[in-house]
Amino acid sequence: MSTPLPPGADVVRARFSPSPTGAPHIGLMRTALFNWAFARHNKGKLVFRIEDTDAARDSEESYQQIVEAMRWFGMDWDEGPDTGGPHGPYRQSERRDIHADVVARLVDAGELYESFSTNEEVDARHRAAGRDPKLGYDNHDRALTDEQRAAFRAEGRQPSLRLRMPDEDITFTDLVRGEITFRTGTVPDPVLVRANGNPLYTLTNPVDDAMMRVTHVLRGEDLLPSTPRQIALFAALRRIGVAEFAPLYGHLPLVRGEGNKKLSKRDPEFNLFLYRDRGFLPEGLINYMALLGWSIADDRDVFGVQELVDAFDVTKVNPNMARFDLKKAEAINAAHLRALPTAEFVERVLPYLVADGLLPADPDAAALDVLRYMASDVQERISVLSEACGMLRFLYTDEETFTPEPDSAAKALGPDAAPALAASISALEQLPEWTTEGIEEVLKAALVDGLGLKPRKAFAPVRVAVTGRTVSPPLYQSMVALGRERTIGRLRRAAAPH
RNA sequence: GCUCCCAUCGUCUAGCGGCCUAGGACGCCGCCCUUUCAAGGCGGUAGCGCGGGUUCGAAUCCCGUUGGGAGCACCA
Repeated sequence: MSTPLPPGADVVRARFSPSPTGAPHIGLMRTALFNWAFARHNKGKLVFRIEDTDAARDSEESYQQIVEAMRWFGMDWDEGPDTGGPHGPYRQSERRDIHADVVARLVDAGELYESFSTNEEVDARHRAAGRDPKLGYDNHDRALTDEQRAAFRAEGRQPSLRLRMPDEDITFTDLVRGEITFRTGTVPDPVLVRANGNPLYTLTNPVDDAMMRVTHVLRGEDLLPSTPRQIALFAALRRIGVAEFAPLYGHLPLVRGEGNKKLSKRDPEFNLFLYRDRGFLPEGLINYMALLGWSIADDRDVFGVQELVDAFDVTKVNPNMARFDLKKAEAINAAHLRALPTAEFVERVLPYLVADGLLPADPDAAALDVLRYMASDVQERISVLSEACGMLRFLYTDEETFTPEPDSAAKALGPDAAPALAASISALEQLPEWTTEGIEEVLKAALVDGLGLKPRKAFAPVRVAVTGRTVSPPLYQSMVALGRERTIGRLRRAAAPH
């Protein structure tokens, strides 16, 4: 209910600020989701800022994909690159002048100092002093005299600009982890501006958060170690009047793949669109992603997007790292699939049938009628929409090309299937009305009573002959949908496979 | 190596000192239902890493240890 705000802020402003490198993955979108849910729950704003200051790795394609992913999920934002807003521009690459101005003010105020040391020189100093060279920058240039600086410039060296870290512990209260303290002297003075004049993420990210009046920064735990220097920068920004307040931070647990595998933008296994293409519902995937570090109640884990927004509380996020479990993701998605009204299921599954080539982009009324007739039975048998293709293939395949799947045929269409197939054919041929009731009656009479077979044994060959698989929609409905001619034709061909 | 984070069933989690002989979900295994497969119903399997404290009492608090993770760039 009462989410704390930084002193001086009056409304929640969260942000999602990805850098457009590579394809969006589950971890990135989980971060987006928590920021979105947080903003919406608190009736605040979500700022979408794109951090595209690394020209070498950034791409417009990646940006478009992130936007596409957000839209697919239905996560909207209040301010952003295309949307605009009072604190724009929202593309970091268009904020060069703003950053340059802030840097100038920081320099004027003496918050930044010039640093000429090369990495090699820093290393050498550490070794000479018997320290571990991996300690990082040693703050050596803090004490440079004007003469020394002039001498470096005379050599043709250009300085980078570093922030002077305060000589005190830095403590802050993390929204998900509680109080965190970094000891004095453990965080080296960071470079904010390169020797060539380009500002770094270290500068731009906090500066933009300050100017966009971001109140809450929810991001991956990988950024936790960079928080102390950002807090130090915020202190400096407040002194020069650029920031009114520092945001509150919440570091979300990292998501890992199965087997503790690190999520990578390069690994296709974690590409968000893979899940969309396999037929995850956006609401199903949102539900599952929300479960990675958060829970809505102790006895429930299937919920809708609005329920998530109503209940979301970032301080209840579990700090443990979470692992992505495909089986559970599918189970959650299956629950959402089953909950869909059948008409909507039809609408949602149609594009997958088209993509698979089972149906033309513009299917005729007969094909749609068949789909509608089968929909609810298919709906409760699948976990992701693309599985509907396998379930319905037998209906949308013509008789010349139809063949039972080899595995299923091997299981159910052996030599001992012949009596059941033969009995089915003669029973069905004589059936006056082609209805599920009629089919059920004569098949049971012919196979179970007539041949004395166990239902399980009797129906398997019939099912595979007609639908091509051991797993299919209910048999009688499938036969009705297929029609008498095609059904009996398939049974005949299965009975005499030559 | 240094800094920081984390630690409950195989996995995701509930638990914030007594309601816990630890609850739910996925998975797995049985059974029921049943025309296959699902769905649904019922039942089962499996966990507080370890060692010290604090306390009448600890999964819950503290310390240590072990184990995982992240970060240590003039990338973001």
